[in-house]
Amino acid sequence: MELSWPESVLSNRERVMEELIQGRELASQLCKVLDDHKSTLVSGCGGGGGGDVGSAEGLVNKILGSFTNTLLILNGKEADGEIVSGDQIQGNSSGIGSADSSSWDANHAIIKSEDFHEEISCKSASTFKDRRGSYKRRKTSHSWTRDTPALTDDGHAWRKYGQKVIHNAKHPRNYFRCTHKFDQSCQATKHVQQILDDPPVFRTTYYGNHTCRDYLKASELILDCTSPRESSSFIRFGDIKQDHPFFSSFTSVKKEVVIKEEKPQPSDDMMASHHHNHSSSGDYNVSPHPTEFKSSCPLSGLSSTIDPYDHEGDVMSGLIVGPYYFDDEVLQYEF
DNA sequence: CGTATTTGACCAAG
DNA sequence: CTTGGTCAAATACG
Repeated sequence: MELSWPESVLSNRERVMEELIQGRELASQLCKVLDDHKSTLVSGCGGGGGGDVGSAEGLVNKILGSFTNTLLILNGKEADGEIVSGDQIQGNSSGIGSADSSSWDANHAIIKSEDFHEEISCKSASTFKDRRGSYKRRKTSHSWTRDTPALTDDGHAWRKYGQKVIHNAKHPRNYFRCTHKFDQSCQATKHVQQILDDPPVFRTTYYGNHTCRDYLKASELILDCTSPRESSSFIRFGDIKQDHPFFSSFTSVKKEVVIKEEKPQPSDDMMASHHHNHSSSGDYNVSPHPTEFKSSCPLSGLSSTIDPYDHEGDVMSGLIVGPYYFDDEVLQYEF
């Protein structure tokens, strides 16, 4: 039984990362504990010794930051291509080196649909009906990943379109595309895969920017991300308690949070989520010009931005670039 | 009944 | 050949 990752795949670096992630997780929990203590003290004693706890909390926060930073540095190094073997984002190994190929998926999509039509007219004659997968494999387009200890909602409506068992990976990778792909020609996609089990870590890799306008005004979120961590009313996962000061704002949005509670299926696939998205009753109609979409969407809190090369001068570029860390997650971009 | 998910097939890249 | 990414028929869900 594979209790942990196959050693063959685990380099020292990866082990270090595992440790760091765990350390960070523990620190996070400690922070929680402190928080609880603090509140009980305050409510119980009234005005006892809050200062001590406060500094302890600060310490924990620093520790947390340290872990996160180290993780980031590790990732950064890899991303810089120092150790990465020019591979793309192959699930397991935290290697995330991607050489930018300044042609992004929009082209891809166009070509694809053209091919599609052509093939349909050409091949359908020879083949019957089952002709799937006519497109090119995604190269290394602009992408960024985010590691979270649990599945979180990013405020977008995603539709799962595939699931694959990845070689040397313990958990399958799930493929999502924006619900409004046809609706609004939104090309955003993401892959989600659990990369660690012990301290659960889910790696979400985002591709493309959302051009749809479904989620609420996320721009507000960005400006609002300075909000204190008070609003810890996010989702509680069995063991991992977390509060996302950032995402908590999303909670109000009724964006069906897709949470993987305990996968109902015997097989170990994560997020055998139950569907419940009643997207905006829009039906799919391939827009005539999937090419030209005016980026009217101000961009979400996390997606878009960082795309210096992006053909469609993206909206609000330069708002936030670079790695971001929240309490429990690591955010990293790749080009 | 319309929607989203599941799942095997298909296809391209390595 | 292997492997990852996508499609789409079948299925599940509300």
